[in-house]
Amino acid sequence: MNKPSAGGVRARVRAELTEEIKNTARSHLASGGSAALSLRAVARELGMASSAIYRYYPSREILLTALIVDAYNTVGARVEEADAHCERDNFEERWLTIGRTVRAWAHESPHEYALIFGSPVPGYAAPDDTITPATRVPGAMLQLLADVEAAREGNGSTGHDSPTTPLPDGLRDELESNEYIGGTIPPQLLAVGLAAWAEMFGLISFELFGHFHNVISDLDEFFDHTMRSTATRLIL
Amino acid sequence: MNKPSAGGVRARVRAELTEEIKNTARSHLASGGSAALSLRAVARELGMASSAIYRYYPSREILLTALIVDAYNTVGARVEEADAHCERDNFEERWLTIGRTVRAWAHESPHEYALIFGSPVPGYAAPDDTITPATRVPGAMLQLLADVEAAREGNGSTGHDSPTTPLPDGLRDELESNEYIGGTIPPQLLAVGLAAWAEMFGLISFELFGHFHNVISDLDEFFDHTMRSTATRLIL
DNA sequence: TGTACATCAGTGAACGCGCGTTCACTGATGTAC
DNA sequence: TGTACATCAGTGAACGCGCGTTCACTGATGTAC
Repeated sequence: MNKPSAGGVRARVRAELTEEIKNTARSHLASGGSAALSLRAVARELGMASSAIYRYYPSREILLTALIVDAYNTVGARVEEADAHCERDNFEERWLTIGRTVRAWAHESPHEYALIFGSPVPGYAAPDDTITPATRVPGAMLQLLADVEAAREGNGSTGHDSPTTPLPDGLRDELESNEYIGGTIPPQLLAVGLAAWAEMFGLISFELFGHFHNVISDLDEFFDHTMRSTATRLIL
Repeated sequence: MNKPSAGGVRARVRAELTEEIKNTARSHLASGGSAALSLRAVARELGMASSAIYRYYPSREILLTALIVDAYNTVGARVEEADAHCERDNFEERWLTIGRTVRAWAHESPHEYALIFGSPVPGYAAPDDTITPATRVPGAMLQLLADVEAAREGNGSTGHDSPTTPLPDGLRDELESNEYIGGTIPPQLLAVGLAAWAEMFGLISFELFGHFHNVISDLDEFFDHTMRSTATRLIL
């Protein structure tokens, strides 16, 4: 009756199966981690010959890359969306929201989290396609810092008035001239922001990887509290 | 001539080969990570039958445990020793020394670092033997915090006089009553200390796992600077 | 000091398994005229 | 609208590989008397 939709029916079916393979592979990450992800096991679960997978992903490594890109995009999109629902100039709330969103995603998908924030996959060299997706979460943080700085300038504030450790010259120069992040954010603030970024992922990794066992049990509260403390250093 | 030394010559040879197997296994971590560590490959390199390994380590998992315990002990011993060389009441130096020591070890032995601080080994449940060794680095940090607190009390200082985010009651109670770390360190300080602990490993992991690529190049300076800033929050 | 026996280290073959990837092939779906 | 050809999806066998672990066995090292 209808003409095949744009791209043809075959293309649509193909896209669906491509997705289905990826989803099955993702669910297989849970048992054994990235090193144990097996094309044959995925094919088995989908009831197809293992060789058929190669029509969709020409190698195991390429399937892995798709999973990595997906993971970055999922958490990135969630963070962007959550941030967009915050009042623009409620900086503390925005910071806390970013942190909570990443953490909630990490709890839901611990194996995907480990895939991108845990030990690097042995023998795997991330291709360039992963760079842009990996940029989304830190991008949201940088935007927040830029907004903080803009508000400060509107205030006529000179920046920190509490005692901060002075930046070594080399570090200041580097942060000022960085092509990715330079520009609107003053180096002092950028240095604090980068540390906060690593701190946030340090907290989540410690929690997920078991280093807080027998140390703290109410990790929700601890995470929130720590993020709030950090916010005072970012925003002031 | 001599009587066999205590334990007998056989026991000594056995201990040596046990060590040699472990060392070879450790060097194999570098290619492929923990998931790829293979008893057969280790045996091959040592020129022995793969079944012979079983006289020394009854399973792959037990060999892995030995490597994990070793890694914790190595970094723990280094930190303790480095700290012991610092002036007791130069708190900033001690904090910085602990951080630098962990980081230097991580750079020397990135695969051992990943083994204990990266994604958990799939299917591996850490036995109790790993707990005590895992305690040494955080133990050194806690001792530092206890010393800081003792100095404060000698001073008649009430603690922080800069604005700090107030601790939620639940968190305060938990930190006060913790059996491992409670006691001498006030909860406010403990909360900052735990965050600092996670931050430090967050920084090192980000660096080692590639998340600072294209972001900062002089990581020595950035790490030192961040540790110094953190010190001001711990020590005050 | 010498002999008899027990312990232990190391071997090599085998079991049963899984993997990534290639290749020649069949049959179905699309395309051009 | 129908036919001829090209494209594509999926199959199943095969290549060549590696793995952890067990087991019966040999030969050397230790121990007790």
